[in-house]
Amino acid sequence: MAMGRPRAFDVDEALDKALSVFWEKGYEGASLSELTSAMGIKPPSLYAAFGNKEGLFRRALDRYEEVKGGLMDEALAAPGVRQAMEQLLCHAASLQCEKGAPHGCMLVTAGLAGGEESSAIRDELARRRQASCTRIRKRFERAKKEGDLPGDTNPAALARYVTAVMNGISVQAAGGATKKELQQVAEMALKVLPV
Amino acid sequence: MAMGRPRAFDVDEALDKALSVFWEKGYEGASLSELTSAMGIKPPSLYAAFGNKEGLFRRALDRYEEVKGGLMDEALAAPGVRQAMEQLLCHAASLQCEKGAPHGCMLVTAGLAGGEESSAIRDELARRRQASCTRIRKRFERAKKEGDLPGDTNPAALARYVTAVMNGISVQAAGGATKKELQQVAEMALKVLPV
DNA sequence: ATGGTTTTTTAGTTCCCACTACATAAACAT
DNA sequence: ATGTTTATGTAGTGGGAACTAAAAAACCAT
Repeated sequence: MAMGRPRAFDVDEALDKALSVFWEKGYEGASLSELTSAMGIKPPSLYAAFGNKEGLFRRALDRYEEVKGGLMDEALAAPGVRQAMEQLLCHAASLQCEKGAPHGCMLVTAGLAGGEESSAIRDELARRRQASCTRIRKRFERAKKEGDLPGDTNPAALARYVTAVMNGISVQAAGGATKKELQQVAEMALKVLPV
Repeated sequence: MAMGRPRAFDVDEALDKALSVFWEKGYEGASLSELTSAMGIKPPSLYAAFGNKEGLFRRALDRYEEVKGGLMDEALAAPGVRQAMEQLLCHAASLQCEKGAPHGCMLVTAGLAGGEESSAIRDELARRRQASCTRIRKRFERAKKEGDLPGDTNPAALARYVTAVMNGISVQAAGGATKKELQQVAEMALKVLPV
């Protein structure tokens, strides 16, 4: 059987370009012409490879979380829960207002409100934020079991609090806050930890 | 001189309807046909009264802040800074996931990322979030002066922290968090206060 | 080389967006 | 009543959105 014409672009490179656009403009704000021109391909190639705009976004999101999720695991892997949270929040604060990348976490900025037609995307973003919160909660549960946190600690509530601070840092980063300001926020937030 | 045909709709009522739509769908996600049909008027009436979509949004935003700003003043007016922050955060937590209104603060949800053509709106939203942060800072400065906070307190940093928590609460509310969960977040956040 | 398979290119499609020209209607001043 | 002014309803405008039909191109197997 014949193999057909080979793809002329690299899927992962194209996804990275798409990711940049979606990250900066959000799901609804990114137009197909911006996406295709950033990716260096024409619409039919995009549709053949990714289905539609929504499919492309989900793939770009996967790629985003591959990277960011790795950093999160790294932070959570710190030996003590205090250091883990320090890393988590401080890295978030500095990564989210770096030059060269859009400010704020994409899971927050890419779509909180929007038209009916993109509600599935908003749900997906909320689901992934929730998943990230769950990972933090698991880290707190482990710490509690290991005696790294007092027995009366509520891991779920503490995880939601840390998540809220990170989300808040994203909002402020998107609004133009400086790295120093966000690091102060992270520092204050850590005072809640009973460690 | 003649007075002309009187307006057949109430501007404030129309703004409230527009506000609902913008709050739920964001600036870009709200279409003119949704807006006009919610407001019960036809496009020419809208343009005559408010200029364009951007003008309408700004007026709706003014109305939003009239209400929410009042509640904020009320909270900040509490005698002690601790009570002030308790009210601020707890009210935010419960108001932001009420049935009958969109979840999350509109200043956060209506637009964090988007196309070039709506960048002025995003700047405006960021400016207003910043203004709200400044009011909190002023309250901390007063508390410091009154001896309600220790002398080594950094009012600006503390205000940004509280703002970040509120913004994070908005993100979680938009994502479907429950009132109880958000109130736990508020409660934990308050532990940072040295009072 | 030829046929089969898949991708790319070109050039559109339809639809909905924000916005408006124009004629009509409703008020007041004279 | 008539003219002036402003608001309204009808019916559109041009433009950009997401998406695609069809032909040409690039590969492999025989």
